[in-house]
Amino acid sequence: MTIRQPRVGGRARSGGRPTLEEVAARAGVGRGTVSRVINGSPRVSERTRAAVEAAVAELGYVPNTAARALAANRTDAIALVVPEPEGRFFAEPYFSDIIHGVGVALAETEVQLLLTFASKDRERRRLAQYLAAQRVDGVLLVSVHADDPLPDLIEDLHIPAVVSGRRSASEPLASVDSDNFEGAKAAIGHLFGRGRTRIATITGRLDVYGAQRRLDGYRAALSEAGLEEDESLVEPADFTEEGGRRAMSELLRRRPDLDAVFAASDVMASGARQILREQGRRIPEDVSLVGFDDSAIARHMDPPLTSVRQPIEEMGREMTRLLLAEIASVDAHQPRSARQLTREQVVLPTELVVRASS
Amino acid sequence: MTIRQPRVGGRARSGGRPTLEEVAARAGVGRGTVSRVINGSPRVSERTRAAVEAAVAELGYVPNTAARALAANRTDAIALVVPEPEGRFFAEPYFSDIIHGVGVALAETEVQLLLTFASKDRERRRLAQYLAAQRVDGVLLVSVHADDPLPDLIEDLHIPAVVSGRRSASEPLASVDSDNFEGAKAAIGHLFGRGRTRIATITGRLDVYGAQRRLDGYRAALSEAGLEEDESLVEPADFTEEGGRRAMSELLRRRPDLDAVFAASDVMASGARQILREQGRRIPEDVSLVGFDDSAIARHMDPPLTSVRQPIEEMGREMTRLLLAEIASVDAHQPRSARQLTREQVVLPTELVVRASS
DNA sequence: AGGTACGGTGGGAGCGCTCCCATGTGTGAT
DNA sequence: ATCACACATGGGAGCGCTCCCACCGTACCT
Repeated sequence: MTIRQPRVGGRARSGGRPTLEEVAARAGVGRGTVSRVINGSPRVSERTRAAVEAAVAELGYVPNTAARALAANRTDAIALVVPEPEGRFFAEPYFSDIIHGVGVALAETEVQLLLTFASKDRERRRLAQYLAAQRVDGVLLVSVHADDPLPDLIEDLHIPAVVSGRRSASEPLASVDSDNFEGAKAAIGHLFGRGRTRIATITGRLDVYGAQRRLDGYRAALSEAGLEEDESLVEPADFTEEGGRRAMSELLRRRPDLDAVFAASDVMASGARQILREQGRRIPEDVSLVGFDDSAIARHMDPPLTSVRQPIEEMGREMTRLLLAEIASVDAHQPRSARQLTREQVVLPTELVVRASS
Repeated sequence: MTIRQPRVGGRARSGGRPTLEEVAARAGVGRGTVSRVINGSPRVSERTRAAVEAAVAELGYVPNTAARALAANRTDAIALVVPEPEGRFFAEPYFSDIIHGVGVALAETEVQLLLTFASKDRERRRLAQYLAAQRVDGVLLVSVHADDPLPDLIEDLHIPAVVSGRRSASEPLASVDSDNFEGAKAAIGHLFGRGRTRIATITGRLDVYGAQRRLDGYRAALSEAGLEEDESLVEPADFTEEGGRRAMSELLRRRPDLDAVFAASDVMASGARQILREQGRRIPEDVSLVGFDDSAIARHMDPPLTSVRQPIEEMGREMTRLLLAEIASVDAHQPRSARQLTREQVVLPTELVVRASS
């Protein structure tokens, strides 16, 4: 019979970082007590707490996340799922602003942010597996299309999740969206105020709910003003600059008498501006132009573009808050299938930023 | 004496996800064998491998990351440290392009990306603690200032790390940078080609190494062309639009005869353009303007801005590759202090994108 | 036939934490 | 003084994996 030696030398303590056990020894208490102090449990005497905190400080102790995750069945991390290169997410200014907002909301917590990329359906299914494999406590989804399988997979897995931009009026997941409807109405109202009456619109991809809502807002504003609907003033596009150019050409061909254009994104407005200029229409003298997003492009366009600002950063913050609340409301030890999630819906107001183009 | 019951019901298996043990039972093999298959060890027979893979597929098994991290002392995750809101990192187009590049490089691997935010020195020190606490296998640092304490902390901790943009000619950490020197030279050479001889420059913050190198390139180009150096044509700024305006005003006051301006960033070029226009100088007829970065601003400026393109996305990819190589070269079980890291330096070429402003 | 070598395999130990039960220890009620 | 009960505390068990050692069988040598 051989006496097994403990692993010495072979499997070295990595970097020599202190463990809970060592902190406990140093403070002259048990492991459980240190754990309680670290996790802010009230069931510790003041004396003991102070001793432990001193030991933690002296040793520079930082809990090992992996061990904690394994034992407690939570990761203190959330994932932001980024739909890869296609899609407008990497476009201005959505991406950095959302992340910025998420970062701000997370700053007050110990929660980490994981960025995951997935474009094709296959990848997104694989991703769902990972999400289910206890990698993260919850998921932030941005820029989801109506036919994306991921949200439904997540719904089925009972993973806490929040989407930005609802996919439809009846979004099953928790969501945060800006008020696209009222934003569009405000833009059209502003154009009325400038005396415009033949107002055209270039829409985004109408399978995106937000784009649909902007069109709804446009129509509602016209109808409230008592103007008859005129489909020759509506031209669908796809959120791209090229699409904006194409749509603008088409509108001018059909309705050379138009006196204003509401584009459902700044990028499309930029495309529209190029065509208007080529055809000798002055902005804003001949044609008023209004965009949507209030991106950097709007500020640097010539003339600077009036645009509907979405509170993107605030959306990021709010999404994170909703998600953290959902996570807190579930017990990590109960089976996923038994979880009851809140799935709250939040809509944030937009703001019209008036510049020289209108 | 009481017989302790195993935790049944109380601490439920979360979501009922299968474990290694269950896969092993299903495949009729031992735990170790399944582990070998999962990790692609060659020391498994073909028959056994097939049986295990079948069991994995049937059960939909996904390894638990936390358990793996704990046992293997690696996380299969890297961190991108984002210097918060101040700084030009969140500005166009650096942020999204770098992340995009990182994402591309990571797509072929199982490595996850963690985003960490830290602006103030205090936060950055705290961050170093976390990084050391086995949260990640390596660190990507972007937009570091010369006086940032974080890189040195990381250096001391022997954590694999790569910085974008060297801090000095003798960068101790591995780094990826674009060729700021040659980029600037190319811009000036282009202006010579347009017949310009009184070429001014607006510099970035000169405590940023890249800004210094752009200035060096400007000077080298003039000197090679046999022009005498003229400090009245050099005006320092700070990478902001406001700084660009201020510097441009100052340059025009000092040298009303200038016929070209090389701004060390597009944002500053945008500021300069405003002043040039206010003072009635036509671009490019009276004054040629060249920027740096080739951001979205450059494309949408009026006139579109000639600019030096940095291969930002490629930098992100290259940084990630370097980092993964560094991580692979160290044994996770050896003490940090014993690690020998490569610390390679990579410089990527820039490209001049000529548009109507020059 | 016996020895040696080696590919293939099973499973113990342990990673560092949380959870919870059992055991003190002090307080006030009886 | 005795009992009850709260609060504080210690430490066993276990989370799911990797690492490694011991062991098995077969092939190949002498």
